[in-house]
Amino acid sequence: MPELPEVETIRRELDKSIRNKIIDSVLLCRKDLRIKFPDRFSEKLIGRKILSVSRRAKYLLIELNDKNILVIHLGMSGKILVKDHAPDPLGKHDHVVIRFKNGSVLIYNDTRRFGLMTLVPNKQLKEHELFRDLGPEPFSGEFDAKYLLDKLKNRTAPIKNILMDNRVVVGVGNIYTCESLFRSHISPIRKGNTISSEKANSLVKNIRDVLKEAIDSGGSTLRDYARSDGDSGYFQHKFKVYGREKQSCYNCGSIIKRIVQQGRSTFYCPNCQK
DNA sequence: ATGATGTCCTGGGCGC
DNA sequence: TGCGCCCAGGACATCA
Repeated sequence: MPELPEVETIRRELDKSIRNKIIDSVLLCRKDLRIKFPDRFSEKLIGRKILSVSRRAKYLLIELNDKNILVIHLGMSGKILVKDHAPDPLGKHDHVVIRFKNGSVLIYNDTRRFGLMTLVPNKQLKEHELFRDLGPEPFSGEFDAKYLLDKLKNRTAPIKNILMDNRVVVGVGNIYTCESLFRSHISPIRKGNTISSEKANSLVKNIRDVLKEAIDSGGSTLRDYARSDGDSGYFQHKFKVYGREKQSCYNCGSIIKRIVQQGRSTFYCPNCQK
């Protein structure tokens, strides 16, 4: 999936392109994604106006003028495109087409269908099952070295797995966890409870820095991700370790290693990261 | 409770 | 050209 920078890039674009638009029709090409669409989903959207587009973790929150939020998660392969006209024919994995009064359309495309789209009343968002267990946003004041150390102190799991746990901090996926650990010179296999307060401090800074730099680059474009205007992000060119197995470390020249943790690839420099 | 593993799904790329 | 693997920006459920 898009990680936080990719979702944030899409959010910014959508906030410009669909804010104040009124939904004219909704086409659902199937009955579910990762979860079912709400009952009478189309009827609940038609006639509503988009007030804003915000973000929590990797969820896009599209605020409607009826005190409901259209929640969208892109999973691993979800894409949102906004166009002047609906394509004809639709793409194979175009699952939802939302048409606005001016004729423009928002197309939700998701090859693997790990994404979701649902409606949640504004006031119930925090307690909703998708949101209630989420940890702090990485850019929030709550996410600091003291907080992180507290979360790590009794944990023997590898630091990489802990950072990818949304209950600890949200939005930091496979790529940016690897990149942050490299910047902080921390081995991804280090146990959480062995991280010093200096290292925790460094991690918080580097997680924020790498996410911010990626947002400034319009995210990273790999296989599936595309921006809502169809352009690519370009942060992928700035990866220091992700996807660089068997290549040499930009710091020390050692060979970048790929290992598997929780079924996900981890890339790191065994010499720089201890 | 924590940590490790398996699952949802489709498609691209590789070796044979 | 085809087959069988392995791989993929996530999030859960389930097991010991």
